[in-house]
Amino acid sequence: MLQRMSDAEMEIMELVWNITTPCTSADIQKELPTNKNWKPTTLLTFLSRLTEKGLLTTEKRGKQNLYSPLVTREEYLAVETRSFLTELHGGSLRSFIAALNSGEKLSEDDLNDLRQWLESQ
Amino acid sequence: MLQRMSDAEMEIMELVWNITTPCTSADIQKELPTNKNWKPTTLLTFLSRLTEKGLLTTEKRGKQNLYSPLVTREEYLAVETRSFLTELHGGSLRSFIAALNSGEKLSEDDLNDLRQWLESQ
DNA sequence: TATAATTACTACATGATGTAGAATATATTT
DNA sequence: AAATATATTCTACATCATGTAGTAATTATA
Repeated sequence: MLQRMSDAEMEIMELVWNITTPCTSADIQKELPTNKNWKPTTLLTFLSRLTEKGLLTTEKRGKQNLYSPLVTREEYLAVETRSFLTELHGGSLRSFIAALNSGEKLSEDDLNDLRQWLESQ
Repeated sequence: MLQRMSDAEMEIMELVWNITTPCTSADIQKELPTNKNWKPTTLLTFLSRLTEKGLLTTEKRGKQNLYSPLVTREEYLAVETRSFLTELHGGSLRSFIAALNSGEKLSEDDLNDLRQWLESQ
């Protein structure tokens, strides 16, 4: 059952999901936003942990590692979202929506989105 | 801005939200499910941390503390829910629903719930 | 073969969490 | 009032996740 990732790990995964894979550590490094001053070894640590967690696979090409995602972004979001709903809202979509709508009400746009989506079901 | 609680803290708060407050540590202890073998001081630790985090207030009655919630369950759920939506779905309700609906589709009951709720808006 | 590049291994400080004993304060009983 | 019981506060600590990166080992290249 899909292990959860930390914030830093998630940032990496978002990059991996967005680029052509398999990709190297260097490929990812290139994509890092400039404000992320991660040393190469730091990035490698994250990549190792993502691999341990079963979110990436690696194959060796010479001295390099080639990384590919084992889980799609959609799958990950689905699992996290369901587990959030279960844990905080006892699995109730109603409860979730009610929480969203309390205090700051949902925008008309959100409501329309929802209506539209519902019709398409 | 509302501090997040740990699992154990949340269990305590759920009890507090459900009983008449202000209440004492003993009142809460009584409500603990039998599988929770928390020592009295353990419970007190959680209560202190909840107080530090701004989720409970205490007033003294003799040697006892009386605890009352400073935040309602609804408020807490609302904040956590919004922050989840923001962090994992970039604030998009659509994205959230799509994630829920991927893989295991939403049940007809959920859909009806949603339709009904939408109409009431 | 020496050098450069890349990764694997090891390390470590920080903070959250669950857990609870010891010390202290307060009330109650004798 | 002194002794005892009770509740709280303080202190402690092991464990784990996380961000961070140096050092050692491996492999390719000049």
